[in-house]
Amino acid sequence: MPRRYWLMKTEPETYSIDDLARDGRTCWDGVRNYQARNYMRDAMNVGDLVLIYHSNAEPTGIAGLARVAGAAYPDHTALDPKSAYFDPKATSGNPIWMMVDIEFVEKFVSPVTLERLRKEKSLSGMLVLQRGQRLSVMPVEEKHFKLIRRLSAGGCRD
DNA sequence: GCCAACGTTGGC
DNA sequence: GCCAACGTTGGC
Repeated sequence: MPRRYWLMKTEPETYSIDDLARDGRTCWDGVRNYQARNYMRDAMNVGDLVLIYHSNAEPTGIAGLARVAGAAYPDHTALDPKSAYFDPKATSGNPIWMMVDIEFVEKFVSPVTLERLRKEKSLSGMLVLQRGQRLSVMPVEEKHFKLIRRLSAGGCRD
């Protein structure tokens, strides 16, 4: 199975790359979008690498790197009436929502900001840069992933 | 805080 | 199945 690459959004006020660095590993709960769920459930594999994207942040952009550590399983927060992620349609027999576990790999020395991503012509096809894009879990092409890693290591353009 | 863009819901 | 209303996302 070839390794795949992903981008997952989070609001750092809710859960940041620093939180992931502290925890080491976490369950990526609270995804409530079918397409995002389907990516996690059907296409994500243990070992895939994940760009951690900070939205509604200063700065907005890619803050670091994680790795898929556990394949998709039911997101129990959908069953918990006290959870912000509660979904009354979910049942233990049909939990509807799934999550994966991810583990910390690295925090970028300096985040690759949205502004920086937009300046890079070769990244213009990235899903996250498309107008109106709201998916919180999305695939990333290998060539885009590799360029972003280089940008994170000091901003080399070539 | 604004608001454009989007996904979901529900009446019909 | 259409589509208007609504709630959410997320950059700015």
